[in-house]
Amino acid sequence: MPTDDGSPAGESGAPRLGRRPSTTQAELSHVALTLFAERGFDDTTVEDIAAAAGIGRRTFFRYFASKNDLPWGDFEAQLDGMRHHLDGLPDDLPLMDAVCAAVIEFNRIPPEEVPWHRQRMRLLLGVPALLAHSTLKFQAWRDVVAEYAGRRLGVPAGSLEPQALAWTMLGIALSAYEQWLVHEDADLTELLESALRMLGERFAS
Amino acid sequence: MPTDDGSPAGESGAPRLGRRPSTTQAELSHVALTLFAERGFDDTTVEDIAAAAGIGRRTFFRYFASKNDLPWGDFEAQLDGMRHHLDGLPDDLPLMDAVCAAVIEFNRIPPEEVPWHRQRMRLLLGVPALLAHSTLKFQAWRDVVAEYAGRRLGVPAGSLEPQALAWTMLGIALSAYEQWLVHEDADLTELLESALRMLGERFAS
DNA sequence: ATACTAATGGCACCCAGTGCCGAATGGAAG
DNA sequence: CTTCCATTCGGCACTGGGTGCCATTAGTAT
Repeated sequence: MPTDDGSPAGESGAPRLGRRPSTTQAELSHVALTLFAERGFDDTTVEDIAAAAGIGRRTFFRYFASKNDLPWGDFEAQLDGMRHHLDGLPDDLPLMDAVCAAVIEFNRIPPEEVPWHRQRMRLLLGVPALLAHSTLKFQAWRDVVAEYAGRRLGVPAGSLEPQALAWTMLGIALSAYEQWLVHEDADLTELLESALRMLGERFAS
Repeated sequence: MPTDDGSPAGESGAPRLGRRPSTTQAELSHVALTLFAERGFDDTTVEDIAAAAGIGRRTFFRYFASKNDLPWGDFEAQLDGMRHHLDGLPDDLPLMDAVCAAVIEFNRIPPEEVPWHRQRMRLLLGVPALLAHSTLKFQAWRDVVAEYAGRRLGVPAGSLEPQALAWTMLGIALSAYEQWLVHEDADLTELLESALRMLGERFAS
C-alpha cells in the first residue's frame, strides 16, 4: 500500500531497490480532479482515471484504497501538522482558546491555493458519496482534537467532554466551510472566527 | 417505490388495487438486523437478506434504496415528529433552550426498546460503511434544526448561525450516544443533558 | 549473467445497485 | 366466469467499485 509511503517519488537517500513506482499519489489525485471537473465525480470511472494516468486499473488501487480517497491527498500529514501545532501551544492558554486557534490555523490556506482548495471542498461536501466518506476522515480529525482536550483536562480522550468538544469544533468548521463555498468572495478564516464567536455568545446565555 | 409508501400493509381506507406487497419495510429491517447480529454487517449480503425474507434480490431494492438504509427504519417520520415538537414550543422560550429540549425529546426512548435501539446504534456508529452513510441521514436532521433556528432568528436556514448551531447539536448528540454505547448502564437523556451543560459552561469562559 | 526486490497489471471473482420486461396476483367491470 | 387493468414480483443482464492471485517487468546488488 503506497498510500502510506512517505517517499513516493524516491528522493530520499535510500538507494531505491526494485522497480520504481510509475506514478505518485499526487499525480493520480491531480489527474482525477481534472476529470471530475470535466465529467463529474459519478460519471468518471476508476478505469477512466487509470487510463488517463497511464496505469492499470489494478495498480490504481495500490495508490488509493478507494475512489473516494482521491480528493483527500495526504490527510494524515495534515493531521500530524495539527497535532504538532497543538503540542506547541502554551499550557496556560485556556483550552477553548487553544482549540479554536488550532482549528483556525489548520484551515489557513495560502491565497494562491484558494481556488484549488475551493474546488476540492466543493467536491467533498457536494457529492453525496464523498460527503459520506468524509465522515471517516473527520473521525481522525476529531480524534486529534479530543486527544489534546483529554490531555489538557486530565480525562480519557474517549470521555464525554473531549468528544463533545471535538464534535462541536468539527461542526463549526464545516458550517464555516459551507458558507465559504456559497459566498465566492468570503474569507475562510473570518468565517471560522465568526462562527466560533457566535457559539460562545449563544451558549453564554 | 414502497419506501415512501405510508401504508405498506394496506390498512388505509383505499380499497387497494393490484397485487399486494408481499412484505414490509419493517419486516425486512427486522430480518436483516437479525442476520447482522449473527454474521455481521459486511458478511451479510443483500441476497442473504432477500432469501431469509422469502423475496427476490431485485424486490429487496424496491423496499430499500440501499443495504445501508436497513437499520434506519422510517427516519423521515421521526424527523416529522421533531419538526412538529419544535413548532409546538412557545416563542418566548430562548432558542437554545428550545433546541436543547427538542434534542432531548427526540432521543427519548421507551425503556422496553432500549436494548433494541442500542443494537441499532451500535451498528450505525460502529460499522464504517454505515457510519459514513449516516452522514446523509444526519444532514436531514440538521436541516430540521437549522430551519427552526433560522425562523427564530429571522435569517435564512442556510446561513452561518443556524447551520453552526445544528452542527453543534448533532455533535453533542452523537458524543452522548458514543458514551451511551460504551457504558451499558448509562441513561441517554442524562448523558445528553450533561453534554449540553458542559458545552454551555465551557463556552461561557 | 544471476539473484533478489518491488511495482505492475491482467484475470477472475464478489457484491451493490439499476434498467428492462415478462409473469404473477389481485380487484373491478362486463 | 371472463376480461381488463393496476400493481408488484423477480429473473436476467449489465455497470462499477474493490480484492486475491500470480506471472511479468524493471530495477539494484554480487
